[in-house]
Parts: sequence; C-alpha cells; structure tokens
Amino acid sequence: MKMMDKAEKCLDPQLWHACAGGLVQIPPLNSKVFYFPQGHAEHSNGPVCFMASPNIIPSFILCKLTAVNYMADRYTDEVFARITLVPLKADDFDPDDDWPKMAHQNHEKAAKSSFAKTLTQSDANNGGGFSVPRYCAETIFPGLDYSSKPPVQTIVAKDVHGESWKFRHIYRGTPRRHLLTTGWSNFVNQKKLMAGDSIVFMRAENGELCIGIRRAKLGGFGGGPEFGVGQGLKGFDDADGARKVVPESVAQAAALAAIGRQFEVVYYPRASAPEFVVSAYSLSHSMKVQWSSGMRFKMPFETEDSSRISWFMGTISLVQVADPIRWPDSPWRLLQVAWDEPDLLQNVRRVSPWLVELVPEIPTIHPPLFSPLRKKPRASATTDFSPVEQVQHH
Amino acid sequence: MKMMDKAEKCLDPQLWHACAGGLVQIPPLNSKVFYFPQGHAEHSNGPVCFMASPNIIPSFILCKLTAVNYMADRYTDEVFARITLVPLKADDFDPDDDWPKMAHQNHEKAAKSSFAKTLTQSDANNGGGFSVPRYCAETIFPGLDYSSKPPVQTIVAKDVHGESWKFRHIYRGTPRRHLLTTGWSNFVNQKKLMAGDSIVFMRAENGELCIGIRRAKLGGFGGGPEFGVGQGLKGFDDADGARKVVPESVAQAAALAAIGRQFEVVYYPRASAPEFVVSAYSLSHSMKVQWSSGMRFKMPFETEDSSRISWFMGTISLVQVADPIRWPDSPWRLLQVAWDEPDLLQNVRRVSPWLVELVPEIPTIHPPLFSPLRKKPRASATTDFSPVEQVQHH
DNA sequence: GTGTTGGCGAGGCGCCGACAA
DNA sequence: TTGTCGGCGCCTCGCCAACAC
Repeated sequence: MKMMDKAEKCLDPQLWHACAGGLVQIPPLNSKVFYFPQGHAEHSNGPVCFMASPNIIPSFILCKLTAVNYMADRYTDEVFARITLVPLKADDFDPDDDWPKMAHQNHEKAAKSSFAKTLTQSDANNGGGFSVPRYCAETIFPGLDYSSKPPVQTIVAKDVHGESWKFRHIYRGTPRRHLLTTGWSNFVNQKKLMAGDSIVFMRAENGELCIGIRRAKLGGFGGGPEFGVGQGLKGFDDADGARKVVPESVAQAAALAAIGRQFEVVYYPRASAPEFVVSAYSLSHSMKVQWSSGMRFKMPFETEDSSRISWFMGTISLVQVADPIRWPDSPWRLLQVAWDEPDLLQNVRRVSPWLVELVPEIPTIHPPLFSPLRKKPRASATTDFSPVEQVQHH
Repeated sequence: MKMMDKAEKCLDPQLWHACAGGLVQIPPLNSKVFYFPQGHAEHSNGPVCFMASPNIIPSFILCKLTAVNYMADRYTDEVFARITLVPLKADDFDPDDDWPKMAHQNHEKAAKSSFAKTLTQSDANNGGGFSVPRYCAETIFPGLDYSSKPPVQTIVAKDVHGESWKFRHIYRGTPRRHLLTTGWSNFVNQKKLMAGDSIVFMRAENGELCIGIRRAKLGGFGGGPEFGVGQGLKGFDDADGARKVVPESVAQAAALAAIGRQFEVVYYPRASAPEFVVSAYSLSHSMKVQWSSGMRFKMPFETEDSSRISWFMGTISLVQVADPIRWPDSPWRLLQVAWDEPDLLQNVRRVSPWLVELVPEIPTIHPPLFSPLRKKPRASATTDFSPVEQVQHH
C-alpha cells in the first residue's frame, strides 16, 4: 500500500464538483495562486509547529498551480483535492493579468446533471427505503417503464471510488411516488449515513449514474483560530476527521514553499474552512479596494439543494490584520465584520477580502423592510466561511 | 476535538503490554536512548522528505526519554506508544553506564495474568460463539458457579478504550466446554475481527477483566526498505493503516531532533518494523562486539499464544552499512544475515546488531540433527523483525 | 479439550399502503 | 408531492448438542 498512496485513483471532476458544492472552484491548471500557510494551518487539526527559527515563512507565497488530483476519502467519501504548487518569485505576477479563462466547465455541468437531497429520518432510519423526489427520478435516473405494474427497475450507481451500488427503483403507493427499496438500507449502513446528510445523484457524461455524499456539517474542523474547535464528524470517530490534515504536513508544505521548492497541499472543500490557495488574480483584485469600516458587502452561499446561490449581507466593522505577531502583513481575514443576521454566522467574525463583494452603500433601514432571503435560513452554529451552505428544512 | 488529541486517554500499561506482546519493551523513563530517523522512516507509510539541505540529520541521535503515553488506535484497538524525546549532547552518554533498572514489571505481570487466543473460523464466523480455552476460563475469568445447571454468568470486560463489553459465559455441551455466547457476535462485528486475529483477556490489578486485540499480521507496514511493502490491514481499509505514521511527522521529528529540540514519535510495536528508539545501553553493548561474517546468532520471537519465547537462528553473511549514501555511519541494519530456516524470514535480509545475540560457534552439521524448534514454525511471508511472533496452529 | 456442523427458534429488518402536511 | 407511521412477512442471526480429531 503505502507507496501506492500517490497512485490513488482520481475522481471524475464532475462528480467531485457535484459533491463539493456549487461554489467551490479550484483555480485552473498552470494559473498563478497565492498560498497562505496561515490558512493552511487553520485547515489542519492541531497546532502547527512552523519550525523555522527565526520565522522566515512569508504570510503568502506566489505559486503556479501545476497539478490537481480530485480525490475522495476512502472512509467517508468526502471529497478533497491534492494540489501541487511550485513557488514563483514574487515579481512573477502582474496584477493586471487577465483572469484565467476556461475551467468552470465541470462546475456547470455538475450542477445541471446532478441532484442533491438531504436525508430525512425516514430515509435514514426506517424500513430501508429512500423517497426519491420526482424531479430526480425523472431527470437523473434512467427512464422507467410505467406500463408494467408496478413500474420497477434496478438502477446501478457508482460512488466516488467507482464502486457500484444496486438499488431497486419502484414507483408505487397511493399517491404514487418513486422509492428506492432493496439495496438502499445496505448503502446507508455501509456509508454510515444519518438524517441530515445529503446524497448527490449525477448522470455522468458517459451516461453512468453516480452517487456521492455530502456529510452534514456539524462544525467540521478548521474553525477560526479564535473560536475554538468543531465537534468532529457525526457517525465517525473523531480521530478520522482529525487525521485529514495533520499539522506536520502543514509545517512541511510551508517550509518547502519558503525555500522555493515544489510542494503539495490537501484541501477539503467542505471543511467549513476557507480556501488557502487563492487565485492570484482574485486576491489582487480584491486588494485594489480601499477596505474600510462601514462598507457594505455580501458573501455568497449555496442553498442546501444546490438550486440557487444566495448571499449573506454584512458591514465591515474593522480592517485589521488578524495575527499581528506572526503575520503582520497578511490580508488573511483582514476584515472584521458584522452580519445583518448575526445569529447565522455568529462564529465568523473575520473574513478575507477576496471572499466578499462590495455592494452599493444604501442607507440601512431599521428594521429592514425586506429580509434578503425569502425564508429565514438556518445555519449550523459552527458554519464558518464562504462557500457555505444553508441547512434548509422542507 | 483536534486540540484534545494530546489529551487522549492513556491505557493501562499492563494491558498495553499484554496486547503488544511479550518481547516489546519500552526503555524506562529518563533513560538514555538513541533515535534513528532511518528507522523512523521505515516505520512510516511513504517516502519521507527530509528537507534539510545539505543533509544535516545524523543517523542516530542520543536522547533522554522523558515521557511515554501508552495508547491505542481508536479504530483498530492496535496499541502504540507516543514517546517524548529530548536530544542530548553526544558525549552525554558513557558506554559503561549501567543498564537501567526497573521497568519490565508491567511486562511480567501482563504475561502472568493474561491469556491470548487466535480466533478460529468458528469463533469469528459462525453462530456468534467463542470457544473459551479451559485455562483461560479457569484462571482469568471470574469464578463460575458450577452448581447451577447449566453454569452461566455475565462477564464484563473493558477494552483498551475503557469501554465495557458484556458477554454471556456458559459452561455446557457434551463434552462440557466454556463458551461466550450473547454479546460475542456484537463484539466481533464492532471490532471487525476475523479468523486469525487474536484476542487477549487480562485480569487487571484492580480485579477488572480486560479484553484486547492483536490483529493478524498480514505484512503490516514498515517492511524493510528494499523488500517492497505490506498489504495493509485485513478488514480495514488500507487508508487506515496508511495514516498511522505519516511521512511528514517523521520529517518533523528528525528536523527537531537535529536542532536539539524536544520532539515526539509514535511507535506501533506490532507493525513488524523494528524499534527506532533504542536503549543507549543496549546499542552500545551490541557495538562492542566485533561483528563479522560467519558469526552465528539467535534472535528471539514469541509464540502466538505468548506462552514462551523461541529463537530464530542464523549466520551473519555480511557486515555492511545499509544506506551508504545517506547514512554512511549508521549501525542500522548493519548485519546482512542468512537464516537457518530461510523460508520463515525470507523478507528479512538485514538486522540491527542490538536485536540479535551471539551464540557460541558450533560447527554446523548438515543436515542438522535437531531443529531448534520442536514444531516447525510458520511465519507470515512478510514477518519482518524481532520481536516477531509465530503463527502457530493447534 | 476444542473446532466444525446442521437444526431451529425468535426477533428485527425491510416492503407496503394509509394517512397527513 | 413526499414525510411518517403501523402492519406483517420473511430471513438471517445466534443458541444449541452432536459429532470429529
């Protein structure tokens, strides 16, 4: 095994994006990015020992993104990316460079040919059945012969590891509805699914049906440095979550980056921790703004069913370096913010400039006439960063 | 969680030793040891990137062993030790120091009050029962009231995490035998036990019954650098084994050791990889020998049931540094050897001097009149190092 | 003394339509 | 349209003595 780890199979990028969520974008191959050791450390599960003494690790390092492996955790099916970066000289970047084209294809394709559903109690606990929303059955699943009574078929779906799962798909009951019966319970048990987790069905370009998992976010790891830590992944031993990004690998990546050697990082898009590999264009663009307190901004998030993108609104309360001791020149989490709906993101006090978008400064009305969201969204207490997803109840 | 990792509960050292096997000894607290980055790297699951350039990491580093945490993997129950080391100056060790006293207590106590059995097919697969060897039932288990018919009791055993498991212990059948029925099947499933794995029952000093696990060795990780790699842990996804000691933590330990700062290592005694933290006395003692080809030696191993220690015999074929490029002055695996029974340890070509014991040179007789072992032992194809254990069939 | 087998009993898993939101 | 519930059939899990070595 060990030696083979590097040879782990890559995932269909489309399925990867369907599982990661609509707001997750990996910068294109060979594009320029900034690597933030500070953010990498937040992505890890414990205190990082940056050994260099005196500290010679810059707060951000310009790199070329030379490779991306789209992968999935063997236990939890959670998607992650292994990204290879080659440090560049700081003056290799021209802030006026164009935004790199392309990419976003897998992204959009994934959104169109996939469907996500959050498991109900009945889906997860009771007699082993899964209630298939009509839209999913009719647009994602293979066509069902409605002339037989009852209409039944066996559907086969491949998970993120390429393993096939069989389900009996039946259309029955009064009123009629689509159900997965035989096979579903086994899947729930094997994958240790719980009510609140989501599953993603996707039709791949070759016509195969795929099935992915989005674990419910119960905090995840990588909470802001000042806000304590998450609770681990429900249904799995905490140790599992804890091993995802070990502090030593952050220290090694930072050390290699600092001396200009190629290095690799692992990024879990659904870990509620912000991306620490940031498109150079996006960063430099955001730093052209003269950030100051009082500015109004919005931050995108995705609704649970991936059907639309909504926005959190807020006001900048303070522009201040997050860690003046170690990274005095870092834009990481530069903005201290106040949210319009503070109960939803109470753990998020600071965000990085490139995550938000300025909005025209309209004098606030108290109380506001319109909530920016039609339904009052509920976010888990530890939801942290963009992209975030709303936990929405039906 | 994350932050709490360091606070993981420690194990009863006696149970730890019962699970680790009779030949595993951790050097005493505050004793002097040598740390081998080379051996640490073998203990890891992938290629280690020792960053220092040029390479300033010595092949072995004198340290004081300042702390040991006896621990167990949350998933597999496999025992491991987290050892804290503080580098010393090389001249802080006097080769004529006495062998440190004490220790070995947990060791011997564990051997006396514990019993190990390798699971048969029937124990692991069939109708949920476990056949308890009479000796185990009579000396380790609580006393059974034989006057009732049938004699039954509920026994409670704590696993390495302190979790209690209940079993129905019954004495029945013709001929009479001790069995564990209700509760056993659940235990097998939860712990993912398979035929070939061993369980250890131990009576702790406070009278509590404990139950530990020794997974069957199907190679494990850390095979010799030149002999390919193991197959991972049966019944668990390979990723689990692969995460035990990540290369980055080896790199970090070696880097800290090289600059004289305290560091921690994790050691899995049952990983079929040799100890890389070696008692300084033991090492210096072994290096007083003028090793040369042709010398006869023996290496201890433990029989599967832990009841006795046996020896592998062999002849030194060559005395040669294992890695002349990186560690030209290292005694690690200095001895290239030929075994008397080469089929048993065919993967072990090189051993370190402190693992073996010279034996008086008796002219070899071909064919030998006596096998050094009464029964011909069978060892797994990838059994690697001392201490090793013999897979013995009843 | 203990590993393996087949019998057989009971309990829980999983399929179902009836509701209701 | 779809989440939840109670009913109930079946099948697998697990207890057991009979054998075998």
